[in-house]
Amino acid sequence: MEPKKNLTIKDIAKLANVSPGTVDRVIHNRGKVSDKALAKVSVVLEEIQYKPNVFAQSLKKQKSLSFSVLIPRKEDDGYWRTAHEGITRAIEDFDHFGIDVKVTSFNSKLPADFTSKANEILSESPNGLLITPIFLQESLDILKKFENAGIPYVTFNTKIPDLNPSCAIGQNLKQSGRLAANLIDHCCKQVGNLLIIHLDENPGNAPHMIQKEHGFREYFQSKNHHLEIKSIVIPHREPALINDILNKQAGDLRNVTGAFVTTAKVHLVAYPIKSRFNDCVVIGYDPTANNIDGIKSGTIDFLINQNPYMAAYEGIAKLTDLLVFGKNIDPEKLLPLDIITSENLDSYLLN
Amino acid sequence: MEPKKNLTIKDIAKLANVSPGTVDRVIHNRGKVSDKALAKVSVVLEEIQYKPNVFAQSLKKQKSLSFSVLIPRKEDDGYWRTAHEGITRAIEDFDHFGIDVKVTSFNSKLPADFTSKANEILSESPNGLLITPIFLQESLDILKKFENAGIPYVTFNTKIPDLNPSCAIGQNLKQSGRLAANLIDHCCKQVGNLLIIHLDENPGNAPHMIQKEHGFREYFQSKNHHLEIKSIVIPHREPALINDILNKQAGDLRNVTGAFVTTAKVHLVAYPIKSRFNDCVVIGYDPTANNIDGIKSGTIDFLINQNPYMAAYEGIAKLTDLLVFGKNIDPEKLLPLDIITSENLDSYLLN
DNA sequence: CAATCTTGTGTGTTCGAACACAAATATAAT
DNA sequence: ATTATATTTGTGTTCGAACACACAAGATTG
Repeated sequence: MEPKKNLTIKDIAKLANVSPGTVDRVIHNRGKVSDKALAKVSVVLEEIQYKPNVFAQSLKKQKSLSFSVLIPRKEDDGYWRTAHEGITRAIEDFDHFGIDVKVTSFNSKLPADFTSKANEILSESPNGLLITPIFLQESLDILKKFENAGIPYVTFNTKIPDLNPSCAIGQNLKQSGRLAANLIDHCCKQVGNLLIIHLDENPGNAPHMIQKEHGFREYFQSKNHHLEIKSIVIPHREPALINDILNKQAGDLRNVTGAFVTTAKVHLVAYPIKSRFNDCVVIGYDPTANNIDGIKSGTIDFLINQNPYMAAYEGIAKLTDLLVFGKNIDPEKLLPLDIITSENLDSYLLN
Repeated sequence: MEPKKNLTIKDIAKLANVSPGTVDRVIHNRGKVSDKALAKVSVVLEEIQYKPNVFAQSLKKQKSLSFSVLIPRKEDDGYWRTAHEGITRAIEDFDHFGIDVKVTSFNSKLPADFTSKANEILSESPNGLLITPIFLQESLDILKKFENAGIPYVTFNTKIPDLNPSCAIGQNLKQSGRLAANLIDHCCKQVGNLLIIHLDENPGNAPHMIQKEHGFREYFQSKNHHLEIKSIVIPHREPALINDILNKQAGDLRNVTGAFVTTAKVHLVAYPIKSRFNDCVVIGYDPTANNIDGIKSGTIDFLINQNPYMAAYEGIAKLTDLLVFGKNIDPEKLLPLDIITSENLDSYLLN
């Protein structure tokens, strides 16, 4: 009932009239305990709420726990750069819990790289894994292996069905799309035609974009908005090509009052959009260096923060909770959907 | 340079050719050490970066640290209720670090209550204090006493000049006002007249309201907005009176496109405002139960989250870092300025 | 030159949990 | 009954830091 003051194994032993060793065996069900002794100890354990002293535990076990992190290279994107920063900070913060974190980066364009690096980590059999499973099939394959090896893992950024991570860290992506729609709705008295822009990836292979688009469209359906919502896919980066594609795919569109870019690469299209469609609200993702410029100069109106920093940090924190402190952790951790404008940008940057 | 693996006191003793006891005396400068020994040990200590094993340390010291929390009663406001929840959660999370937290509540309308409760806490001389210093002069007086008693304290919600808390947790209030202005600016193509509404307190004694108003006005000044920005003070709660006051103070105002309410009590005026001024954007603070209803029903457009939950939680976390782990903590922790709409509300609620 | 005091130094115990190993008891086989 | 074997239970050591205490060497006194 009440927390009780800190009873130790010795106390329990006394209460149950057995030796500390027996209590220890019961607690860890190491067997070699008679039914009678087991019963006695169990009763006492039930009675008081025994909570082992984490300090003594960790001291003895000298868990020099090894965590592995598998994450795209920081050069691949401002998004991943920020995630790396979160990892770095977490390592600093949790250092003295005796954890040993090894970070491995892979090329976010090469599934094969992902797989080979993951296999390498598997062969080192760390005590825990934090991973960004951005490739669906590859992730499924490799993480099943980790499950079989009994290595707990935490995922972030992407959620893969049919897997059982100790914790999946991420956001509600459909809701994220709805939020973008909501902001556009707020900002335009008269909502006109709308653009959804998928940048740089094949949306068919990127479930997160689909889910965001879905949420975005759903929002306006319920509002009985009958103007056009056009999806555009721009796989290239060159500004010239971007304009070409806009001409080709949206050349005939007029009265565009909102553009929703489903990735952190929004800065690439923000200016072309703004100059083409006057007063169009531009929404994208994440305060990366380029996007911060966009927010400040006004080409981007809102950013939704996917918070790779916090996601990555939380990932290490969850592994620590699980493996160092033996806590139960929730299988899913949904991060908030932060809205960033020019005026609250700084409050998200300085930590 | 590098972190080095975990060297223990014994290792250091061996390296310096002295006994562990001497090393211990040097580390804690307990005196009784010859200059020669001191020099030898110091050299080694400098060399390797000795980091004591927190587990062994805590186990031995059996720090049953006592923290005191002084905070307004949860009945006083949804804001404080949420803060209490943050405290409760933090106590659960940090329980096994052997901290013993005592929460004391005071009536947020009675400075005398604040002072007497604070003195009571002082007489118990806890190891650390988390406090919401909402009364300027009283807080200054009492916290100076804590400083003299050598009891470290963390403040949240309000920042008091001339004090040196171990950490001040809060938000940039001026920026918070600017953000509100920014949102209104975004939502109205044609910004009309604007209202600033201070509810339920005497703004003269509530510096936070002043700072918010200041930021709000500053934003529009830089935009060369020449319409009227009118401040209204409504000290009462009764809906009837609210309408009276609105009639009296803003009866002649037309074309009001935005209302900024500087506290969590925004739900009290949201409906009167919305029905009086069509399409007026209403912005207030904090997702309290009543405000959540307002957001959902559409009488409130945006809430800025002051995040009492996280502020309170962080307060306990900071004290723990400081006193349990002996970490250095930043003297100021600015929380982000979250924008809440109907579509990201949930993501802030479930934790 | 002993007796006493000062300072410096080393040793030993403690915290609570984990686990190895020894001791005690129970069960089986001869 | 007696040795052999399995099962259960108890004891002791370890982790690293903190601190009490004992002992050593040097300084001071009568």
